Amino acid sequence: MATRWLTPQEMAAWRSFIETTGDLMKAIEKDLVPYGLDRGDYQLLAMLSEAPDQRLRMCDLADSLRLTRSGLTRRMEGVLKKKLVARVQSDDDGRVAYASLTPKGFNLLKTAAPGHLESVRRLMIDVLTPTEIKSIASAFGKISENLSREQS
Amino acid sequence: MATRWLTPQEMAAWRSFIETTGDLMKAIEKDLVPYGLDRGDYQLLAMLSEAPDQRLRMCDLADSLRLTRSGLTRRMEGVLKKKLVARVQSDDDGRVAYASLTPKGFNLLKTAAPGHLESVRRLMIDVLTPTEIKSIASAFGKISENLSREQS
DNA sequence: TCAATATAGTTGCGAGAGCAATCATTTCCG
DNA sequence: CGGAAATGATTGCTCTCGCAACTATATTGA
Repeated sequence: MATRWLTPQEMAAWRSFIETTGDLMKAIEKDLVPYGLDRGDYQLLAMLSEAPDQRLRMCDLADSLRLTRSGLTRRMEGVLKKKLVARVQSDDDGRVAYASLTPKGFNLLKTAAPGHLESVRRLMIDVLTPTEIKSIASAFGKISENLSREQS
Repeated sequence: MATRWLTPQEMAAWRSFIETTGDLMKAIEKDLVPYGLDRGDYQLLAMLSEAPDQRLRMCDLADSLRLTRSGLTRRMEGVLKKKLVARVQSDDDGRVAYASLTPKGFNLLKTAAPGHLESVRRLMIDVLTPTEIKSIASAFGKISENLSREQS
């Protein structure tokens, strides 16, 4: 099969995307340091805060954070020690443990969220035109859909 | 200062971007496994292949790969062992070591590149409209510029 | 000139996370 | 019912990479 090379425009999109994404993430993460959180912790707390009863089964939480179950077990150690999340054994199913957002965790998230969103604005949203913002939303939505189709 | 929350469109862009980027990278990386490379190795080889004389000083290579000097030292262990890259001491400056692409490394890169670009097409480029591609190029270009301005 | 500083690279250590193996529990079906 | 398979979570091991400390060389300026 002949290789279909990328056009200059396509290459420019790909390059600017991979070269920038890591830097952007690092910069956003740096702004979370004052709150004693890293991006993983923030996303974990955010995910729990949006869940019914602010808690999720470990394996569901792992899936939504794109972690393996073992990866989540390790990350939980940190937030458990900081008492931001509690571990609750299920009554119904002896295998299941819930990760449950504590009031302390919820408060910290509420404290950190404005600064975090401010970072997202400053470093990404505010430098883009509405068209670019719309395109990014639709583009990554399509990429994501396509990826799910691939896996299945 | 009042928090400037994100509009639904802005939030959609941000969310789809962070939720998808990791998955996309993992999928692209998976396609490199048959060649015995991971994304870090591939980018290292690609960077060297584009450099004058296909070699770079360690610290320049580290910068362009967004690694610390120590991180690069470690990553070099792998490609050195595989003889894809050679380590060359500088004559002019006793502190400097060059990472130099070997013929074997260059051949492997030439072998892997079509498949890699095919992945990029299949997983990203081909699912997007030309407008989206253009927007991504300009958007991440601006984000990158803005980041450089921040650091300085 | 030559001591202070800067630059290049490596090393010890620790954090984050994946894989494979393991254990406990639950579900499925013969 | 009861054994096999599936599911949920943890642990041991390993890999990658950053930080801080260190070594070696080069540059600078008093």
